[in-house]
Amino acid sequence: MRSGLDTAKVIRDKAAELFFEKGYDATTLREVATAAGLKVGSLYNHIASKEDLLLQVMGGIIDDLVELQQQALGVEGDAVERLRAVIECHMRFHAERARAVYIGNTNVRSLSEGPRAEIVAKRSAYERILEAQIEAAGDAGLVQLIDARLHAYSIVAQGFHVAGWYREGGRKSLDDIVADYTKIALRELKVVDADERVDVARAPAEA
Amino acid sequence: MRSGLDTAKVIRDKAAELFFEKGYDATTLREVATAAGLKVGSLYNHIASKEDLLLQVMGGIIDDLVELQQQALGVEGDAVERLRAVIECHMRFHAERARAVYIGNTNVRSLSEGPRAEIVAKRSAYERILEAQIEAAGDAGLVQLIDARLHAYSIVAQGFHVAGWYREGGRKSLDDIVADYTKIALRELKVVDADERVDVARAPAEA
DNA sequence: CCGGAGCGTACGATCGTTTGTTTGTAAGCA
DNA sequence: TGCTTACAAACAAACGATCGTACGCTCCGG
Repeated sequence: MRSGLDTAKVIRDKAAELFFEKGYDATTLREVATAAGLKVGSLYNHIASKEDLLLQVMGGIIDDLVELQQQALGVEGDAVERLRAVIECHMRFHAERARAVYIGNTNVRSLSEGPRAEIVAKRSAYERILEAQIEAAGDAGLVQLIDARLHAYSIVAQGFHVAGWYREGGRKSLDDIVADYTKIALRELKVVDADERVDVARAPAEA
Repeated sequence: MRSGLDTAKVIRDKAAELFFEKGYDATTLREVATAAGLKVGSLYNHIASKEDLLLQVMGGIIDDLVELQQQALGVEGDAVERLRAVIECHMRFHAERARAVYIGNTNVRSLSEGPRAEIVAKRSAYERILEAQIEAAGDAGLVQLIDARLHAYSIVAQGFHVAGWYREGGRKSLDDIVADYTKIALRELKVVDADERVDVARAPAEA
């Protein structure tokens, strides 16, 4: 018999796999149980309900994201440096924790009113901060904005998308992907010397 | 009693609404029936199965997209002109037919093996063509690529995303959104005079 | 020997789908 | 025009399957 904590972790992991591959609605608790080496009834020694399991799998991922964004906002430098940090943080998070992010983004609809509203609110607050940083860089005259909200959407979209396809051990390393996407984002904002800013950030000891 | 064709259309429309709002898996045929002013059994006078209804709603949308892409490939001009046309076509399609595209993208997983494989294949062929156009422009030295595939992903991602939020009568007109996103995409490719190229394309009779 | 953990079984609900029947409407014929 | 026939379409009802969940029993480790 496994220890209770181990079993709970196995359940979460297997559930995450299944939720990622088939979606929450299409995943059966019996499938989760089988994958975890259990019978369906035994799951209830570790979870309160199916929705509770989904929440465990999402596991405050949005809170982690918001927290990292706050850290990124604290970097030294001008508005563009700050924006670059926020974007890099955004892309890195969405690649590094792709599976959980993907599950979170695609299955919010399946949550009941309370938790859903909470998550949606946090996510839109996160996006508003990104947009505000973009606008700040625009106001400072350091970037040439087309439309702040659309730029924010564009960057958010790339995060969502990368969470859908990124896997460890793929064609490019995580660092390369993050660096490339950050370049891409800064290019669309027409930052002066956008590419160089990224390269400098990657090799700060070069000089 | 309505005519058969009208009823079939009402069913498709209401199903599209529900699939868009709640997702295919979470939508009940009884809900569809109620929304269409029918009882659940009556649906089967017009559909073969629930999956068949989903396929009707998706309705060859990927074929339409591929066809429009082919048209865009036929424009006069250099590799960048062609690329610009492909991108604009991409964004316009994803905004104009947002609901159907969104349903198609989020519910492929719920299809059975055959139709799913077909749609996935078409979609990835579509993406490969976009990527090829990007690479062609790069080879011609007209754009400065970071990574052709990532650029393609980036543009695809923006299409998916816009399909999730665009509604008629929003803050910006469809034409503005398309134009802005096209500018954004060309900027990330570092096209020479990217913004001007878009503006010229919007007002070709200016000269 | 006590309690946590797994198992077997079953529950009520709800799903997609099928069936037998009724009903509205349009065409064919007197 | 009136009556009949035919058929598409809507209905009520029920089907088997499957879902999430609950419960009581068994077993093993500390």
